[in-house]
Amino acid sequence: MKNTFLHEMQLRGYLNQCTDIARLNEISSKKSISAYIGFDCTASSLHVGSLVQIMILKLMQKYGHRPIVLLGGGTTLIGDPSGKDTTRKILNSKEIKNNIKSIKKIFDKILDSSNKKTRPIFVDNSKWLTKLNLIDFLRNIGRHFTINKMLTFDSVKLRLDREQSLSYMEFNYMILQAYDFYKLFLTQKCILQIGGSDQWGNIINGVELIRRTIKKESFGLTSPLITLASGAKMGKTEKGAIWLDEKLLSTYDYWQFWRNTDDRDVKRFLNFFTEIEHEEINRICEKEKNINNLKILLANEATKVLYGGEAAKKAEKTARETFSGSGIGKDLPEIKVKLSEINKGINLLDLISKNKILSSKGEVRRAIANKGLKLNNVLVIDDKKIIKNSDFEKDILKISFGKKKHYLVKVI
RNA sequence: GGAGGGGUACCAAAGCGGUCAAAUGGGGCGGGCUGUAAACCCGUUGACUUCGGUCUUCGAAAGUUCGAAUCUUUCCCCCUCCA
Repeated sequence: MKNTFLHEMQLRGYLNQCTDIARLNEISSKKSISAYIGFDCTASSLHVGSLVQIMILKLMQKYGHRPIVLLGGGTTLIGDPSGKDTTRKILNSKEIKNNIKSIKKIFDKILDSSNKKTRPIFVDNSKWLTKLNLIDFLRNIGRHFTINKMLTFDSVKLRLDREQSLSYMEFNYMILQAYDFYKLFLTQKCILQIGGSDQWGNIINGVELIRRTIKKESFGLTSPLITLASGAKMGKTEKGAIWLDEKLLSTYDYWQFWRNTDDRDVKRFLNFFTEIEHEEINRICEKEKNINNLKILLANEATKVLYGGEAAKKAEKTARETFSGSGIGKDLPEIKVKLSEINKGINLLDLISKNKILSSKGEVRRAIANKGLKLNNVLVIDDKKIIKNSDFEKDILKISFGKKKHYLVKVI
């Protein structure tokens, strides 16, 4: 297996399980294939937890294959029980529609749309799922699923074992996902479904459905669950998700997230989240003894994938200015204040809590008591501090919380 | 259907009439050390505050009491055992 899509998947550590890797490799090395990954639309953006999947789609493009992005407007109406202890909050279709719209932008940024052959196709399963006729569906599709088998799937079994309720609605999720694959197989010649390891059961169902209904061969493939060296799940830090949308997380903070990677994760993450060639990564890691330089490389390359090289450079520059020397990085997140408020003088407590740097005034007071708050690099001692024009140095006022979080006050 | 046990903050778990905004551990946040890492050490961890206090919180509601997380009643939910 040389120089193929699957080969690189393996090298980079994207490969967890596949229904028939040899056969899939044979087919995909001969011709261009289409593969799909479904994404949940429960939020207005995706976070780094989904990034591996997106990187896999990008990798497919590199080898001349076509990615299909399924933004599951239909299945999100139901809610995937996989890996969930309790029923998810159910969104209405308007919320979902908005979510799809903003999530699509992420793919537009990461995937390449310039090549006609590998340009991604976006599909929304609400298009077909909402039109299904129950009786027809049960007769044509439902007959191929046995309850006996369905009960053995982890997503179902875990819930039942723990005696947590699983609604009939959710129970059907796996059938709908199988049906999606079947539908895409028919309409888009999509022969492969990819997903996280928790999707294995759902994916297999689709492969089997296709085999049973139309006697055709299709494939399933999963990527491993990415965990941090600390054992935590990727993307779910306590401070909040690492969103792939600058409205929810600034490009600078995104860059910082990667810059702060655990030593033990750096090499893996270079493989997972950058486009640097695998051999090149080995070479660099061998040569570069200063792990911090590798982290900067990771931050730059990972940011580049999502926001482009310019944004990455800017973030790096800002980080340099902010962390080494007393300079003030210009690309730091901004908080906006009206000129009239500054002229009047605004309470620091209010300024910080209102802009959600910290969530309450009490927290700001605590931060001050703990020596964690600085204005233009000067420790704040007085928790009744009023911000006035005179606090700006050359029109600049930097608020720092801790060593890593910095904000610029922008007067409007 | 019968018998017991339980629901406490982000999570786990103590408290079982006042000294409880609630022990302890984990997590989070800040500080120290360092390398914007890990480990370790220290502090902090409901909201508001004129720093005197004030307000809201121990599954829900009602009650007893000067006073309730703690006692009573009803309701909801969970667990274990027996049918």
